[in-house]
This record gives sequence, structure tokens and C-alpha cells, in this order.
Amino acid sequence: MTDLQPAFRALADPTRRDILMMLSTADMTLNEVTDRFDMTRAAVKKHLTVLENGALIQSEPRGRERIHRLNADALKPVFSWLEYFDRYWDDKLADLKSRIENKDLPDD
Amino acid sequence: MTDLQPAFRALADPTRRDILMMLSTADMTLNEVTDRFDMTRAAVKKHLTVLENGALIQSEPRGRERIHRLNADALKPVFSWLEYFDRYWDDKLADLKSRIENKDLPDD
DNA sequence: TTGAAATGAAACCAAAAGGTGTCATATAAA
DNA sequence: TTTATATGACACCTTTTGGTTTCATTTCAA
Repeated sequence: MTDLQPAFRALADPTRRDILMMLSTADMTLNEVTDRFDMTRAAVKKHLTVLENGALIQSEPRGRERIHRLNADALKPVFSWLEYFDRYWDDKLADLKSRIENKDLPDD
Repeated sequence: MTDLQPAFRALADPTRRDILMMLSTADMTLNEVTDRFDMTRAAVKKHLTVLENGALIQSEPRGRERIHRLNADALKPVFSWLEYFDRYWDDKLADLKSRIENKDLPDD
């Protein structure tokens, strides 16, 4: 089984969750991410490292820059872990299923 | 909106995730939880406090004991937060929906 | 080719986290 | 009513975390 710890660890910080949200709309360089926070580039760099350790993002160099990209698939094991508990929800599966089914589906 | 931080914080530790799993099968006292870990009662007590701060468990005294119970509903906001990202999954919604639909449903 | 820009990396720091042991208090039981 | 049990609350310790500043390296651009 996959080691959930690096991913859960990465998700535990609000700044890192914000970064994930940001990267869901656009790939970004370190400087671009830093511009959106009130902290130093070095601090943001550390957050990106933690996210990358959890495989929640990937990055590759482009010239002197490095592009950071969301890797949403790495959230699947986390999602699955949580999913175990849905059988203990008061309203069970109903509301989750309805939420999922009301999304703008791709082409199925 | 709900403050996700206490819940994500609580989930970040593997011992606490184990405790949640344990409490999903049975309510337990502090001593009962402690028996299943290789750490002191005081340490387990702290974990229970963090879990309770995230509302992931609830507790009430019973005589000189205190019963700890899973509160799975508190995972819903976490689940919802993660759910945002499923649109970025490679295989989109297909596998999640199938997993959910294959559970032993209650009575619908 | 020289300077500016983007990142990497290290040393350092304060606070938070995860543990421990000890003592106090409340309740059950002999 | 003693005594044992279950928990609560501290004080304390070490490691991790989240942040900083500083310096080095790589690459683009004038």
C-alpha cells in the first residue's frame, strides 16, 4: 500500500493547501507562487518541497525557471482513506453521490 | 465556511489516523486506546485531545471513565475539500463512482 | 561578456509537536 | 472507609516545522 504519511503531512499546512488550489488553475514558477504570499521565497520553496515529497506536485526546469504543476492523482489514496469513513456518516452516501453526479462531466 | 485546519492537523499524524480507525469499530476509553499503542497514556491522551479539537471524535464521561466515539461527520468538509480536485484526476470520476456504488448500501 | 534574474542550499531561530514522568482528583469496589 | 482505578493536568525534554537571512550557481539578456 502507498505511504499516506507524506501526503497527509503536506496537506496539514494551510499555505500548502492554498498552493495546491493555485496550481490547479495554472502551472507556476517559484517566484510566481511567492508573489501570492506574504513570506520569503525560501519559505515558499520549502512548502513546494514538502508538496513534492508528498507527490502532490511535480516540477521540471525550464531554462533558469522551474515549473510546478499539480499532480492531483496523488490525492486519490488520501481520498480513498477518507472514503472508508463515509459508511459512518449520518446521511451515508446520498449527498456525496449527488454532488459528484452534478459536476460538469467530461464526455461520458 | 468551516475551519478545515483543526481536522487536517489532526489527520496529519499516523497514530491519530489509527485511532480513528479503531474508534470506527468500537467506542473506547483512554486506557483501551492506550493498550493498543506503544506509548504512554499521557501521549495518547494528547492525541485524543487533538482529535477532539478537530471534532473528529467526541467523548463523554461514564463514571470514572470517559468514552471516546468517532464523529465521522467531521470528515465531510475534508472530503469536500479534496473532492474539488477530482476534476483533475486522470480518469476523472469513473473509478470513484464505481467504488462508491459497490459498497454495501444501507437501504436505498 | 557582464550584469541581472531565478533558483538552490545552508545556517540559524522560535515555536509547535510528540513524547515522558509525576502528582492530583474523582469514582468504584473491597 | 480504605484502597485501587481511571483520568486530568503539569512541567519538562527533544525533534520537527515554518520561517528568516545569506551566499552560490545557473541562465537569460543587454
